[in-house]
Amino acid sequence: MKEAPESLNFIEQIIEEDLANGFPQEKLRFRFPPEPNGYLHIGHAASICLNFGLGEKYNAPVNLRFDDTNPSKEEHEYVEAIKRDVAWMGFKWANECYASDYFQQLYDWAVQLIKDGKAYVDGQSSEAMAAQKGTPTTPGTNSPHRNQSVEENLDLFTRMKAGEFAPGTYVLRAKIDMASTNMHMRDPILYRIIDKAHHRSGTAWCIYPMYDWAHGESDYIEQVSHSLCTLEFKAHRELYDWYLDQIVDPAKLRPKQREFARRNLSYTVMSKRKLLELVQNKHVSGWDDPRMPTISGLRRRGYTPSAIRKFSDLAGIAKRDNVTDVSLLEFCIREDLNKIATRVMAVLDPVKLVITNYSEGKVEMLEAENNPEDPNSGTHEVPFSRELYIEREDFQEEASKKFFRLSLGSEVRLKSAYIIKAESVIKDSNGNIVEIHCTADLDSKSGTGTEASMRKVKGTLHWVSIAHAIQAEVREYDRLFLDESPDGHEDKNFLDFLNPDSLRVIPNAFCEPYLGKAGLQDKYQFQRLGYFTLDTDSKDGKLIFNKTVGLKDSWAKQNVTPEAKPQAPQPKQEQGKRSALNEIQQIGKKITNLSGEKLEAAKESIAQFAEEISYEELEPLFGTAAKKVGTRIAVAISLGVLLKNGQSRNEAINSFLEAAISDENEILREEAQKPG
RNA sequence: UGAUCCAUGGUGUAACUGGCAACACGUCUGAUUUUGGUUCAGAAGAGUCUAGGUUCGAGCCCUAGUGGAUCAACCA
Repeated sequence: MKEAPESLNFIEQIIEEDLANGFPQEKLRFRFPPEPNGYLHIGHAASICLNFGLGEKYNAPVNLRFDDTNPSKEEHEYVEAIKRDVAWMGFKWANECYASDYFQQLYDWAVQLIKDGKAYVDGQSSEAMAAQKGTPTTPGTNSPHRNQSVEENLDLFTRMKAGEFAPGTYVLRAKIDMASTNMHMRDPILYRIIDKAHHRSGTAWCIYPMYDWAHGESDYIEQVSHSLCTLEFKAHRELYDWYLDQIVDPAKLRPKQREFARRNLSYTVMSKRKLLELVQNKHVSGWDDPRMPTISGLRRRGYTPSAIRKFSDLAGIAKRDNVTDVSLLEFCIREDLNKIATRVMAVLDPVKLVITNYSEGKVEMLEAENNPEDPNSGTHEVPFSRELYIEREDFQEEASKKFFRLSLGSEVRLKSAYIIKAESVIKDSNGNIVEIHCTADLDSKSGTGTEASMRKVKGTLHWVSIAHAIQAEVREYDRLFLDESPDGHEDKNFLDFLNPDSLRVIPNAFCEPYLGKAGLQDKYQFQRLGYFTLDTDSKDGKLIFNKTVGLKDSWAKQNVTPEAKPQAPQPKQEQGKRSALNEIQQIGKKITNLSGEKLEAAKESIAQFAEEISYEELEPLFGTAAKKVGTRIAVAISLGVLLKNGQSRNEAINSFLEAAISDENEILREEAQKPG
């Protein structure tokens, strides 16, 4: 058996390498370090799955650490939301940690830095410091306070902590290198004064550590072995390491930071700042609006943890910029829901259907499969009667043979019920159909095993009995933005791309009565429509369903109007020609791998295809890179054919052949000499 | 104008120390189907950004370009 080693992402490769170099596996430790200033989104899911996935894979602890070093932006509400989301995704953290728990240790280390002459208090304005910082292309200049005495720095820093100074008046800076090409090394700030109560430490502190100072040291305190973050922190790594250098005990584990590319999803935005803007400006109903790419939004919409984990798994981890197509996410949720969702019937846009040969007042309870994918899922009852609703778009008075649904004179099956035939329609004064009259084949009842019940008909429709239907509100969602990459345009604001039709509310959908017992956790498939789940806005007596995702719909696809179709059909002749050239290139690709009869056969077929192409098509290929010998051979053969057929020599031809004749490839030389 | 990172089908990722570019989504056929879903069978689509070089052999190594991203918050 051929062993197919599962391929590792580059982070896993780094860990495997460390392990191979003697790093003890039991010391592996990871962390997921969100700042509690917003809700988690599908991009965070990548990081969560990476870190916790690594924890599961190597049986290593993973901490949930809140990077709460800035009380002016952080709130307890976010802490709770984040914990809920991570837990919902099915991960268990080893410890719940807070950077704020390390404030004293961080302060003590900072004092040590001052004593070591590695940090100083700067009392300049932020503008002055920014000016001294230089730019990425020009070095900065030293602060006038850079060489203050240790005593003075200590005194100032103590008084900063004591609350003697106003916010913005003093900062503690590391003394590194104002001329570094890395901006983060130009005497970065360790502490600033913030006059705000912290969600955990309250008013115990008025100086707060900056991210860089807190993060690496927190990793060190927790003995995190691999500190994984997104690529925008790459430039911070040098500082991360510098800070560690100042305080690390060689006997203890020294964390290392590695960076991966953040995951982007098409037709949405993935920055907390922008998501917050959507929430604050009421473009959505909140962080958990089902259109949001947040974990809580996806949950409310009906996504499952396993679908999100599958998505993270399929999307992978790498270092290049990416925009993953939402269709991958949709694939993941459909795949999961197909296995678990209970099949029911609901009509969103109803038209009345009367079965004229079915007794008035008669009601039958029919049996409907809960889930054909799961033989153990059982059945439930659906009431059937003379008057039903079907979907308006499932009926056309006259239809083409491609339309598998109901039309006058044609037969369809009503799912789990009878085969019916449309006989006539009743219209209102505007010509709108208000009723469809049909007859049922009363021997064709589903599941009876009669010959009539086994008949094959073109289509199957979903329906509900009018007398028994329960009403529900249904919310259908479309992409929040109309552009694939709404924040990818320098000249335009992402809000310009908001989709005005991202929410469609159907106030009165008709559902089969079974849905009356729906609970918030239940997943349903409204047959032929899509997957639905109860929204948290639902109350007793008021059902509200969210459409999680539609079923794949190949009918809708082939039904799009010709002008809406992406590619205009090419004229036939053109296509023929193009494919001839294409064939030549295809054969050429592999020609250097061939020999003997196969080689001769390949040359022959190139020559044949060459009969169909024009010189104008071929000429661009003269510029083919020298190393692509196969293509050049194919071009030489084709050119030979064209010349034989009367193409006259020109400079381009001559220089191409000249180069070919002096090439080191024998086949190419041979073919290039033939026309001569 | 500097530093750093990245570049493989439409999209996202693979290709272990160089050996005929793979997987998934998407797209398109066909079969099955009481969901135009699912399932099954199959197809198209990439010379791995460009040009050189090393090598018997390069997506992978080297050089030079090109393109994109990131970096100058008392944010993280």
